[in-house]
Amino acid sequence: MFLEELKLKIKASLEIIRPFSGELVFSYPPNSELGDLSLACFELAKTQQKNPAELARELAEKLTVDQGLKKYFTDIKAVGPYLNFFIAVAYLAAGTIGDIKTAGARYGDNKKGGAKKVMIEYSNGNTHKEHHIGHLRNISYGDAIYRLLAANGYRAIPVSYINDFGIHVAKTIWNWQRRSSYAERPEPKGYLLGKCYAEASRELAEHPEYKEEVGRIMTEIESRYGANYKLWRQSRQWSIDYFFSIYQELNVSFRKIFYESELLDAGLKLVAELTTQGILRKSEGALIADLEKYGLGILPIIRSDGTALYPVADLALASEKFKKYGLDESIYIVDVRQSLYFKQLFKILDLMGYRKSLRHLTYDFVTLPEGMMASRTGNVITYRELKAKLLEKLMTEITQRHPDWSVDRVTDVALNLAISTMKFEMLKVGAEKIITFNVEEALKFDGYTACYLQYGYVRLQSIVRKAGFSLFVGRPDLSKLTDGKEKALLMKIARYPEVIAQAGAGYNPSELTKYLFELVQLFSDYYHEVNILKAATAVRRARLTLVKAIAQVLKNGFGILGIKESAGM
RNA sequence: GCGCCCGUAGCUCAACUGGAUAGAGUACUUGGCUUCGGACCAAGGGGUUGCAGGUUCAAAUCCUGCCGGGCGCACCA
Repeated sequence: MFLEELKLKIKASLEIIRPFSGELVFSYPPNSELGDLSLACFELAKTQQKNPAELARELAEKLTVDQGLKKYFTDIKAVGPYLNFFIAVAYLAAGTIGDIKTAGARYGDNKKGGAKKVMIEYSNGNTHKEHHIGHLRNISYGDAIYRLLAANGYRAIPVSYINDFGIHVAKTIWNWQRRSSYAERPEPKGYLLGKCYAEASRELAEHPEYKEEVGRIMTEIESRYGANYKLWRQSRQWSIDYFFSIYQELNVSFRKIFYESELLDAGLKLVAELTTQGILRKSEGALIADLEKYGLGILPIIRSDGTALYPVADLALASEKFKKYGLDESIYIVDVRQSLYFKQLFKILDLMGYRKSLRHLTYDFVTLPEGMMASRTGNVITYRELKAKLLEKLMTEITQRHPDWSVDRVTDVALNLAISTMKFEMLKVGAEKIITFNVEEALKFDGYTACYLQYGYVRLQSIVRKAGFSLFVGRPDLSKLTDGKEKALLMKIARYPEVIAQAGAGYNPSELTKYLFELVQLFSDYYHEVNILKAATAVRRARLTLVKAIAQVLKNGFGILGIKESAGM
């Protein structure tokens, strides 16, 4: 890509002037008056035993007269210990816009991943439970990581693991049968199961005397025979159908979905082997993995009553993943609160001989201003409720702006904006930050929001639409881009590939959301100051080319965040 | 008790992983529709980066010790 090549050219020239070893670390000056590209001379000065500022001055002098660099830079000067480069606008424009034109939707992609096969497991839901905004964070983050790794040249495989077989299932079925009202309500059954489960947990906490009944239901389901087993199969499917409707709405898809119920038998076999190998042992009636000597405490595997705990299926899942898919790496995207569990799980897998690369990517939870979400207290916001609130607000807003639009059109745009907003809110802060989700704030669409970005995109498109096709015939004269804001925009889109690489290396989509926001900010400023369509023909053509390039970068960035560009708003 | 995370403007967050004057959004004050879409733009005030030491040319960032908050540590997932 353009900037990469430019850096290589500087490096080549420097090597001739003053041979050095090691990497050159480039950065970008805090403001454009200092330069466009910068090389801090601290490291270089150390190896040469020189004063950094002095070295910078000396190098600036020599590089300025370097014939190889002359056409790329209008100026090279030392500012204190920094060696600053001013890139020639015409060259910057031709290089960057050329890159974007040839790469198109793939602009920004790189091959850093070396085609390594990485499986990314996320959205590990429980059937029969509510789908709340915590799950939304997991899905948004997982999907963005998947797309980010794919853009960085990994063969990324998104998968999900659904827990359809725990005690929560029995609780739900118990309550479903005693409250016939659930079966009669109009909402999706999968959604109602969640409500039914929440109610069941509350009630069982207050009335422990029902626990035996629930236990009986669990045993019956496990025996895979009888009315409760039948209801399990049926309700499990309701939940799964509901999950899929959410996945479809959020435009995420999985190559494979694993189910706990299908992994249990294989897991039990593995556990038996591990016990003979001495990796697991009995203690206080339960079967445990004693990991004290690794500083990882104890992980119970099988309850004293003989029933399986969570790790049983997880062990089977891990081994199946590696056996069937020949992975180079396996990534789990799960709430940070399970980090100890994953350390324990990975240690057992290590003892089993799976010396493959296992990685637990964490993110912190989503809470509410009123405090921690808990089904028990009813203090939760489900995905469905949040979506409804956003939709309602957006529908009134859009209808007001476009009284002439059909209801269908309004609904389409509103739904896409609602989904963009939900994802963007989940991705714009670092994964290690707790999100205190304020619904009122989320309903505002000003500032650092998905709507702001979408609005910028819509305006870009609007300009292109009004320009018509004729303006794009022939080669634009990019030397007409002389405005300082145009140069700033060109620099910004030139840096997009670096952002993708950096966000990918750090598993950090928020670097991308921030970048896209800044790009739209720059454009909005430019848009207000400079007229594009009314400019003289040659200038207009150059500016339109820039506009199209910006739109392409925005669209590519949206794609990685799992956001679909708005068709209007 | 042990381990992990967080603490930066009133609030929500950044700071390219040790570099230039710590930046955005929001809220507040003010200005801008004869303008390619005002969900917009411009300007202003707002900081002892929780506290105290240390490491070095350079610390919000690294080390040590405190303070405050959160989470996790045997039959939940």
